[in-house]
Amino acid sequence: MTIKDVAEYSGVSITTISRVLNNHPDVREEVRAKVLKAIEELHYVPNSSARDLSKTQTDTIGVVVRGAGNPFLNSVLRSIETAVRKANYSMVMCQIGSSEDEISEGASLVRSKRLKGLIFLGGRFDYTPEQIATLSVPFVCCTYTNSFGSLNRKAYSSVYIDDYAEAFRSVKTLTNLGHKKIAVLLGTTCDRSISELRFKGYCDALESEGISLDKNLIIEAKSFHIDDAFKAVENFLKKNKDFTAIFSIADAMGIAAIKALYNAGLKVPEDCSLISIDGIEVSKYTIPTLTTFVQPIEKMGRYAVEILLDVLNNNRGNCQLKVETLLREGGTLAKPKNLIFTP
Amino acid sequence: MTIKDVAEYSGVSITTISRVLNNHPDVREEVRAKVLKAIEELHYVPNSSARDLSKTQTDTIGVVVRGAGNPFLNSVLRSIETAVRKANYSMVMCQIGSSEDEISEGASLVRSKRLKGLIFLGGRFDYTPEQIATLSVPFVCCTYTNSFGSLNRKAYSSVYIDDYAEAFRSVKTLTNLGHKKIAVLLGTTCDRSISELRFKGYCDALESEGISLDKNLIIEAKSFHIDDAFKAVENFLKKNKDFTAIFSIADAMGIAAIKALYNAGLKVPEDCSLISIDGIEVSKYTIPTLTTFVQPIEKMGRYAVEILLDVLNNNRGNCQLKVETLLREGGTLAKPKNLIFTP
DNA sequence: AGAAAAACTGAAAACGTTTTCAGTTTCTTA
DNA sequence: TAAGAAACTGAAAACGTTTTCAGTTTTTCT
Repeated sequence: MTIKDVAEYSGVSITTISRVLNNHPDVREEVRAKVLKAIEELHYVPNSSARDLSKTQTDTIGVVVRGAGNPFLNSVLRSIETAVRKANYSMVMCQIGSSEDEISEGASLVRSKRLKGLIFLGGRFDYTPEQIATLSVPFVCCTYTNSFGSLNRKAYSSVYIDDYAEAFRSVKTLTNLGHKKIAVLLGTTCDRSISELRFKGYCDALESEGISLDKNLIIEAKSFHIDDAFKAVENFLKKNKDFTAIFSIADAMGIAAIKALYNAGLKVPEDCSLISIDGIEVSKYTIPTLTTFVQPIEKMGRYAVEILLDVLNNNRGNCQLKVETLLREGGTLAKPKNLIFTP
Repeated sequence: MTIKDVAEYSGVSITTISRVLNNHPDVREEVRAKVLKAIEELHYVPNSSARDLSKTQTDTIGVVVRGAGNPFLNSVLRSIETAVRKANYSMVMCQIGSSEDEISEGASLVRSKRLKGLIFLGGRFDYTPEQIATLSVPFVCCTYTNSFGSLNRKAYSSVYIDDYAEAFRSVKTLTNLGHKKIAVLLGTTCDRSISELRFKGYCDALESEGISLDKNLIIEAKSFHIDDAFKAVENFLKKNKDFTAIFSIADAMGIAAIKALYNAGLKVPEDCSLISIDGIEVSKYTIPTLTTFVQPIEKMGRYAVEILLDVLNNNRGNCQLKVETLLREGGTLAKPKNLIFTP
């Protein structure tokens, strides 16, 4: 069942069928109706491979996601998929690990699948203009961060939160309660993670309170994965008890921290306060409920798609959209009390 | 950059390039090496639209997933994507809600995207042979269950656990500890969920112990979503205190249950034991750690893809693969003690 | 009524592969 | 060493669309 069959059936040329299919204006109403009827009667569905080949582009956008295991990213990914399908596009996704980089994976995806656009999700976007230029299609970063000294944000489209400011704010929430000895739980920075900016926010917040950075209070997990975070906190607790709060840069890590603290006999929030950033669903159900700055997950995915389609269809220039988090108060914050354990 | 450029560059015909690309045997080693080198040097990537058009089929498989929000399904989905990409196929995903059915969504996906095969993930597969026949491509159910009285499992390929037996076993674990008053936490059955078979396993396990079914101990959540599960347990606890254990049919719901019990002042496992099925990552970090029958998540996704590709490429017939869960002992099991609260 | 403009239509050439089939080499074997 | 077989190669036809360009109608205007 091809366009040719429809053409014969309805007595016009395949060109006309194609025009009807693509809503070209140059078709008489009468003919259009006849063709539509034929399409209906024959249950004709266009062959998208042929269409794509002919157009030298597909109606597909790619999503390159770093660290897809993270529940936060997973939720964003789902909202992206929903938005993409609603716009009659389709989505291919490509999970990458720490050894790959988003530009080259994205570029090869674009080439092989003839994608129309790309969304980068998760990780850190710190490529040079030259690297970016190897991407031949528009793209949007729906991602945690870019890093200091790298490409200016204006050079590409993005949906993002101000990692630095959000981290600063988180730590301030702790210092406002009187905390001075605040540990930070990071995914290691060497895997292109978001840690750098949030860490800087942490440092500066401390500094603004006249607290000097204590290297012993940096908990660096091997990755963002909950298991690694748990191990990191567990090891940290073996050596260090001189702190009253932890700032976790992601909910999944915060959940691991609660457990590790519990296992070590430390009560949250009495012995240790905890705050983090993300707002994944399950963090509403920890004991106590995780206090966290919630990112507008659904919105972020949807906006990323909207921006991309806008650039694609209306030839818009780059667009940067900063979104804000919202504090979800749980039960992991308290004023510091005298430390039970002293070094 | 097309196959033609590669042909010119390496001084052979496009036919030969195509043969190298497709691993045809009829190419001299020497020539093959030369072509490969040219491909490498030119950074040539085949145009998949053209390839698909020529082959009259795409190298794409579709995944129709019901209830993608569930962390368990999400993990399976990721392992499917990984396996699909490793096999040089690509994947399009289609999330469906309670109002859509998998067959018709799948069928329209196949038609419009020229898919080669389909995987159904999550939900319950209970279609008639007539409905199945509307699907023109092979498919695999990587899904919780099919239901009683519906199509026989032999009629299609699947990767599955024996929901009935696993539920039976879970409840037996509780009765072996001495529990008699065991509640069950279900997602409502009216949304094509997995509840039916697991519920039957629960009922029969009780019966085998001479315990009669107490309708008051059925906690039916509006959906599998953690929020709905939480509300359901919360409501349940307001009315009912006469039980010593809960069997939750999914980890996400179990996590909600822990929190609801905690909020109600009930200790797990002292006041209420809890067991569930799934083995999602975060359930290792609840307090106490959730005791659960872990499904081989990565394996299930990978096998689903392998089976599908096997059917596709080797014209194999249907294949049913039953996998087993493995108990992960956490801290949510204890012998029943005298009830603190009596009705 | 005739000419110019507008509206519509179709033939044919792309798009970049795979595959068929007919050839050309190179190897075996008697 | 000739002949037949095996191994390799390439020209050309498909795959099903979109798009360009050259018509052909129909409308509009004087």
